Amino acid sequence: MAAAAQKTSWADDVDDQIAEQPKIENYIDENGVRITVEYSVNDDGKKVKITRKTKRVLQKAVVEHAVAERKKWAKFGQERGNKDGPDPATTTVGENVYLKLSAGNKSNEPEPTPEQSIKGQLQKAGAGKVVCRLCKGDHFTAKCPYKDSLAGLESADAPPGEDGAFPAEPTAGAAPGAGAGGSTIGGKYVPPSMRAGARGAGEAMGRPGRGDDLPTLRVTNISEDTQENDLRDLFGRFGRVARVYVGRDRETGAGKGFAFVSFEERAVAQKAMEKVHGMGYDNLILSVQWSQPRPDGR
DNA sequence: AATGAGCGT
Repeated sequence: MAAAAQKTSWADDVDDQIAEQPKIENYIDENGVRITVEYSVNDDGKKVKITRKTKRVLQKAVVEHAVAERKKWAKFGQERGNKDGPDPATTTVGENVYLKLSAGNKSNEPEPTPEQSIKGQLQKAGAGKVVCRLCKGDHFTAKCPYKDSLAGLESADAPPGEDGAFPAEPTAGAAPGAGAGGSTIGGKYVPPSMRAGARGAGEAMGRPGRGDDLPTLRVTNISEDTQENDLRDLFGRFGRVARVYVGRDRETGAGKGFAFVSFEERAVAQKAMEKVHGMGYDNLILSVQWSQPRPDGR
């Protein structure tokens, strides 16, 4: 109305813009509701977020109409003269893609409805119905044809009642041989280390330096530029060195004057300790002790 | 004098 007339100078407008600088987001959400979010600074100098929601039932139709109009535009540039609308040779018409997220590879199947769930419980608990704990077939667990390949998993990987349905009706005589079972069980991939016959539940090979407590020496008073390989050379004379760690400053990479050397055999470590302790090295005198195991590993 | 990293269960 008269607001514009009160401005005496174009500079007022500029000042206002600089002072306020409202930032406005404006979009239509999945329900067709227009959301207007305005961020601005009020008179007290506080930041304010104003969200307005406007139901626009016709919005969808309006947008589609606008799109329909655009499809009739005459083409220009390299496309000049071609017929209206998208040319499948050059244009991919997209559609909404709905991505269903879930944690891990389990529970990708829909959760059972409460009724189904209760029914399942009743089936398990009720009326002398026999349900194999391993494969959910209708036989006792002890009779399960998959007993050999699934038994180890029962506690580790299959909390009761949580895994999915087992593929229908195991064919008689088709039970996988122990250790040679398929790589999937109940539709889920089972890594070789977890299959029956794998040594030790969840025990992975090749994690030198911990868990299997390698005999480890702490070497102190090494010069700050001593490298892993230097110590490997030095200690390798006594036997096989499993691992060398040189303590370093995380930022600079400079050595902090100590290192850990792990051996395969305790006797070798013992011998090395006796020989190297007190040895002159890089104009310093090395000190070697048994290391204390780290408080917590993993 | 001095006791470790990161990945990921």
